[in-house]
Amino acid sequence: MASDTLDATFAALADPTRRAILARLAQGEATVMELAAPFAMSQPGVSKHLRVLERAGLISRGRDAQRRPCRLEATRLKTAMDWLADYRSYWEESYQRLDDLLGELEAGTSGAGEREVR
Amino acid sequence: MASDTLDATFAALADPTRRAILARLAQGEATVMELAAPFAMSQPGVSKHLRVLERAGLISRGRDAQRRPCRLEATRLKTAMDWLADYRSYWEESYQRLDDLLGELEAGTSGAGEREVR
DNA sequence: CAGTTCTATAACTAGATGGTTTTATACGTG
DNA sequence: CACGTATAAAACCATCTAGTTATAGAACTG
Repeated sequence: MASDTLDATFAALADPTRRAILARLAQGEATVMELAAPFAMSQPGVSKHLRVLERAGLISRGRDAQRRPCRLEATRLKTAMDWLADYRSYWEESYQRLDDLLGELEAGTSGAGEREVR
Repeated sequence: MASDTLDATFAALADPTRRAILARLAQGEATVMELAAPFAMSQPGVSKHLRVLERAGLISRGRDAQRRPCRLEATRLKTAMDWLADYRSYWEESYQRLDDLLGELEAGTSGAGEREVR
């Protein structure tokens, strides 16, 4: 609900590397090295992405000796999805709206000033 | 599905002004001036936000004399939601995982390695 | 045609972002 | 204790972002 939370969440999701990291974590915990492996990127580069994800609350980190295993935290994803869900009717209605429009055109109702489709 | 599409969509959503603009457009078409009114921001500032939204495919614009009415385009919102929906099980499972953890603690299974409570 | 309204463009600024390399820290192992 | 491994932090750089003001263009209005 907090605007800052949505800001940070959507911003974190707006990067393909970070989305790939989340996809990897969906399969289970992973260390920084494991997460970095698939990417042509330095380890500090990956660490910076992880910091972004952590500050957005999308991952959390444990401690296992020198390792800092990362784990997916899905509740912020739910928050983002809840925001998007408010718009669901707008894409679900699109077929209906198209039908309405086509109906009007056939009936010759078009041209009456400007007709808001939605 | 295209990574660039998700990049642009999530990046566009990562700003409270732009989310507010989308919320306003959910009530119907609006001109730039109408969209700018609620914000303590210059008109060019709002125009720049609209350009971001348009390039992300989240709005489209018509033409009505000098006005360029904006309209919500919801399909990219659906694309974003579809991406998030892949993670739905991870937040729906969280109660189950908590149950599992409490069960283990009761059974005295804690302390085997480290079980992160989070 | 002159003026007004609506919107976009240009040029600029401050700060954030995404990446790098280098260095430091923390922990386990010999 | 010395060394290797895993990660973070620092410093730096190029680019992007979000905002500004000032200006220009496009269309209506008188």
